[in-house]
Amino acid sequence: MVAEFLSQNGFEVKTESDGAKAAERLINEDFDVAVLDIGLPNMDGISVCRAVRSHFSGPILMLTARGDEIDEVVSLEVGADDYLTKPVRPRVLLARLRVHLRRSSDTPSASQPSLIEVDGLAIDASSRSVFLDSVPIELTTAEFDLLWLLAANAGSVVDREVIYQELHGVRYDGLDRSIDLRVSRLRKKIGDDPNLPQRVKSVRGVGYILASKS
Amino acid sequence: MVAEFLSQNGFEVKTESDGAKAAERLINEDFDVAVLDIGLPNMDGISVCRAVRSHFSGPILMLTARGDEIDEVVSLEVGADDYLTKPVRPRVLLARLRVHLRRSSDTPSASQPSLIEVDGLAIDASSRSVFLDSVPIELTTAEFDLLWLLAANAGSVVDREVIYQELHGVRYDGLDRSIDLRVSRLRKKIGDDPNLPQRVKSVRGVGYILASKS
DNA sequence: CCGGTTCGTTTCAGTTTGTATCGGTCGAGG
DNA sequence: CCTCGACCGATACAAACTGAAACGAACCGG
Repeated sequence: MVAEFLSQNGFEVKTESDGAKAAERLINEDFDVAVLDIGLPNMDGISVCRAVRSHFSGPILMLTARGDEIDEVVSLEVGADDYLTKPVRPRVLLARLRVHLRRSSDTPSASQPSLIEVDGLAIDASSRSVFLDSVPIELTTAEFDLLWLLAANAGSVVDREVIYQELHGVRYDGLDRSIDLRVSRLRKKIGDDPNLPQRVKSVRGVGYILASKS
Repeated sequence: MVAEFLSQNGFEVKTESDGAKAAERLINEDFDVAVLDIGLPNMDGISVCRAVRSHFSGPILMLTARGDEIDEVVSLEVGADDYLTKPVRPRVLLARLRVHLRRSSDTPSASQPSLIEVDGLAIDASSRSVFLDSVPIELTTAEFDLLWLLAANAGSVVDREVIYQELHGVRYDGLDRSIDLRVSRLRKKIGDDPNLPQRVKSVRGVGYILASKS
């Protein structure tokens, strides 16, 4: 759940349920930040933290179900940078992650890029602007959000349920047509003929895909 | 009580019960770390934090009685480094202080800059002045505060609720229009066409974003 | 106190977005 | 090759949201 939320907010997330493996990957791969659950199997979060602290320079956040003061003090003493008790409130986690990333370096490099380019269609999240062959296209909020979602998954089909969940934040009830409508309006603005769409293609019974020639 | 405990643990502590005076002393005297209570008289902790953040580079910890999620998110967004809810457990406070002091001594540079530049728009917090392509722009207090908040989060959407909480100090009631009005006035002054805004863009149903090229 | 500036509230108009609905298209099974 | 039902596109309309003018309260320097 945490992973999914962070993904939706522009982080590139990798998960690992085994503590020892997590430690190994933290040391060998190149992460910007670590979020550790204290109650991991095989090797608990505190041990992982102690093991990697001298090899991993980014911020380490600890999560726990127990609101245990001892855990918190111990976590911080073995080198963690922050400590949150479950249930984790997503916005709080996000705010704290940003604080630590800002502090630890001014270049949060490896997160999701804010610019995606697909076959002459450039989409910039940080300015919420879109260019089609260098010509600016004015999209509304809803249209942009849809396009960004499709672009982030360009070349692979995005399930209708996923689109609905991402754009509305709730589960798809099975008979809503608002997605189709957004697609319709988006196509019109990016000059895609609905009868023979070259960019936003429908996949009958599944969802939509932003075509990328590759 | 907090002061006494920290004194016993090797810190040299100075206290101030008046918020405005605290801000003044933080800027003029030379502290290593600040612990702010959100419920201070005269000037609340969040205001103090915002006021001093560009002049004080050490860690800032916020304390509050209410376990309010909004307070926490806002605290972190105005530049605080940590947030603890009362009753404060002394050992936890101590552990967190040490973490932050260790971090801040590692990176003597890190802190929010007093000057933010976004695509030809330069905003200087210390003199509260704004330049658009080197041409000075006269903004009122309210307009400047809004712009600074957006600029500090340039490239990412700032939630309406966060803006309201930050600018008014109270929770958003859901139907206030003063934010829209400020945005409207700000746009006019920085020469942003409201029908086709290139800098301050609305994100319908969410809030506003200051576009940053990337 | 006075005039001017700033800022929030009210209000209305314009835009955006979802819902309802109708017509067209696709494709499996005969 | 035909039929039927499921699915998709798009128009029309209504609800929700935003922009900003008008007004007045609060503030500020003198």
